[in-house]
Amino acid sequence: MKCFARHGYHAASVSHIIEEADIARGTFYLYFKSKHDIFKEILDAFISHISAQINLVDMKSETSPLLQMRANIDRTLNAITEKPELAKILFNEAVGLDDETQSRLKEFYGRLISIIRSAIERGVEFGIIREVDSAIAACVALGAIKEVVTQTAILGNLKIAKSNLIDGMMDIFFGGA
Amino acid sequence: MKCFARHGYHAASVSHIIEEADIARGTFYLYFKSKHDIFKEILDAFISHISAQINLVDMKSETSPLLQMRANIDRTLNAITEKPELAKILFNEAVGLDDETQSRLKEFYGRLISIIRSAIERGVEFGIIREVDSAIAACVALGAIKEVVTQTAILGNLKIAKSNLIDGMMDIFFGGA
Amino acid sequence: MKCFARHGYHAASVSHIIEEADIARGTFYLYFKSKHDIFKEILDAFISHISAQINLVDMKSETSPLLQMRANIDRTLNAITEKPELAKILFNEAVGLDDETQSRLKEFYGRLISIIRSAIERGVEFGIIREVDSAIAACVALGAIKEVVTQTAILGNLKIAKSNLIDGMMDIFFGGA
Amino acid sequence: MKCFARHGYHAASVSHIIEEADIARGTFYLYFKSKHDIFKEILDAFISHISAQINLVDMKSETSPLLQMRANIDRTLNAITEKPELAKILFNEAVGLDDETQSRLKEFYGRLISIIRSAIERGVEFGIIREVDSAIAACVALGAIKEVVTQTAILGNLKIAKSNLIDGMMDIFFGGA
DNA sequence: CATGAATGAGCATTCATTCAT
DNA sequence: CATGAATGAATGCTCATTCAT
Repeated sequence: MKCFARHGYHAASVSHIIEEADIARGTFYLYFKSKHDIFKEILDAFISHISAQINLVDMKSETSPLLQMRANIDRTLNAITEKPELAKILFNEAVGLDDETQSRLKEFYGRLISIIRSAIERGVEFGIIREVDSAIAACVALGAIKEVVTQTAILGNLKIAKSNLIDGMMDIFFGGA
Repeated sequence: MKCFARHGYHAASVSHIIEEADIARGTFYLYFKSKHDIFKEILDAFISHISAQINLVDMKSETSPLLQMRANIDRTLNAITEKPELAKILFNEAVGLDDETQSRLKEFYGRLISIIRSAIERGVEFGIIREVDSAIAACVALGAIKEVVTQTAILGNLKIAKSNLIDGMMDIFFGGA
Repeated sequence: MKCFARHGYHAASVSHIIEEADIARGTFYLYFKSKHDIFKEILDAFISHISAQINLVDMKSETSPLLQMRANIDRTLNAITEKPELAKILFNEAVGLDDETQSRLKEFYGRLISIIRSAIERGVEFGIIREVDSAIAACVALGAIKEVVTQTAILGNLKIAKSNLIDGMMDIFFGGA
Repeated sequence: MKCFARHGYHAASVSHIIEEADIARGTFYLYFKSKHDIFKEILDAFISHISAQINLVDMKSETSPLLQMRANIDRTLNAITEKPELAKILFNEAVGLDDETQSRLKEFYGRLISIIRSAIERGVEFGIIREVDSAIAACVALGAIKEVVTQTAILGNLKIAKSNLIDGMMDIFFGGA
C-alpha cells in the first residue's frame, strides 16, 4: 500500500515493496503471482470495504433519510481516513492501468454515482431536497466527497475535525435542513 | 499530449511520442531535456491557460457576482473541454510524479481553492450565498467541477450539453438563485 | 527420469521432480546433493546398465561371431527400449552439461566405439566382414544404432518390429550374410 | 553460434552472447526480438544452407547415381565442417526446445531421410545397391553421417582426412562398388 | 539542425538451494 | 526423517538517454 500510494502503480517497483516489507525477492512471489496481482488484491479489498459502508437509503426506516445519508458519509469517511494511502490510489490511478483494473474502477464509481443519484431522487420525491438535476447532482456530490477527502486525509491542506466536516458538507448539500 | 493522456506519464514512452510526432529520437532531445521535461512543459502551459480563465469576482463591477462566477465556470469548462486529454492528466497524474511536479499541482489546486473560497466569502458577505463554511464549500465546489468534467468530457459517462451543465451546477450551488 | 526426459536437463525443474515424486522440497535435498547430482546418478546407472549388455566378441566361443554381434545389438536395443526417456537424454543432452558429465558421455561413446571397432576388426580378420576402415565403420555402426533407436523408440517416426529391425540392420551391415 | 554450441540453448544466456559479441544489452535487442529469435534465425539459416547442398539423385543425368550421392555427401560434409558449432546444435538440441523449433527440426530430418530413402530405392531399382529395407537403410545412413560428423568435426575423436572419410563411407555403404 | 544506432541501468520474474521447525 | 517457507543470484527484456555522423 505504502509503495503504491507513494509512487503510483508504475513507479512502485517490486524492489521498493520487498525493501519496505523487509523480505526477499522470492518471498514476494510466494504470496503474490505478480506485481499486478498484489495491486489488484489491495485495490479489490479496499473497494469492497468502501462499498460495504454504503447502504441504500430506506424511506420506510425509522431513521430519517437525511440521517441515513449522514451515516453513509460518516462511515465512508471513516473507512477512507483509516487508509489514506489506499484512498490516494483509488482516486488517482485511473490512468495507465490495464483495462481490467480500469473497468473495475469505472464500475465502482458508477455504482457510487447511481447510489447517490437514487438517494437524491428519493430525497426530492419526499420533499427533503429541492428539485435538481439528479445526474449532475450525484456527480457533484461524488466529486465533493473525493476532493474533501483528498484535501483533508491525503494532502492535509485542509485541517478540519471529521464531525465538523460532515456537518459542513450536509449543510452545503441540504441547505441547512 | 496525446501520448501522455492516452497512456499516462509512465506508460507513455519516448518511442510513442517520436512516432506520433514523426521525428527522430535525437530530434526529440534537441527540443526537450528529457521525457520529464516535455511533460512538465505541457502541464505548465495548461495550468497557466486554465488559471488565466479565472478572474477574481469584482463586487464593484456592473456584472453581478453570480454572473461573474458563472462566466468563470464557463470559461474554465471551455478551456478544459478543448483539451480533455490534458484535463485527464491534470486530474489523475498526481501520484507517482516527482516532488517538483507534485508541488506545482498542489500549488495550482491551492490557488484554485483560495479563489473559489474568496468568491464564496464575498458572496456570503453580500448576502448572495447562504452562510457556509467557506473552506469546505470551496473544496466541495472544486471537487464538483473536477468530477463533472471527468464524467462528461473525459469518461463520457454523463452526456449533458455544456450550457445545461453550467446552469445545473449553478442551481445546485446557489440554491436556484 | 520422466522429468529430465520430458523437458531436458535445464527445463526440468526441482519443482517438477518433487511434484512428480510427491515429496517435499527438503526431502529431495536429503537424498540428492543437487539437481545435477540426481541427473548424474540417473545417467550413470543407465550407462552402466547399457555397458553391461555388450560383450566382447569371443572367437573361440561356440556361438558364431555374427550371432554374438546380433545378441549384443539385441540386448542393447532391449535395454534402451525399456527406458526410452533415458535414451533420449543419452543421445541428446550432450550440449550444455558440465564438463564432468560431458567427459563421462564422451568416455561411454569412446568405449562403445572401441568395442564395435574391435569386433569389426576380428570380423575382417576371420573373413566374416569385407575389408573396411574399422575406425569409420565403428563410427557408422554406432551412429546407425543411435539413429534407429531415436526414430523407432523415441520419436516413433519409424514403426518396425524389433526383430525385423535387428535383421534389417544385420543385413545392411553384413551384406546379407 | 559459439555460445549456443558451447552451452546449449538454455544455458547460453543473453549475457554470454553480448559479452562474446562485445555489445551492449540493448544493442542485442535492436537486432533480435528475443533470445529465442536469434536461435531460430541461426538454426533456420543453417538448415536452409544444408538443405541446399543435397540434390535428388537424377537417374537420367550423365553423372552416375553413385557419384551424385558422393557429391551430396561431400557438399554436406563441407557445409557442416565449415560451421561445426552449428552442427553441434543441429544434432543435439532436440530436447527441451519449444514445439515450433522441435517440429522444424523433425521436418528437416524427415526431409533428409526421405531424400536418402528415395536415393536408396532408385539404387536398388537400378541394381546399384543390393536389396535392403529402405526405411531402415535410410535411417542407418543418416545416423552414420551424423555420428561421423560428430566424431570428426565436433568432438575431434576421429582424425581422418575428409576425402578418405567419404571414400570410407561410400565403401561401407555401397560394398566397394 | 536532424538522425538513429548504441548504450546500460533498471525492471519483473524464476528457481536451485537452505534451514528452522 | 520430513517439511516447506524463505532466500537471492541470475535471467530475459525495456527504455530513457547519448553521440558520432
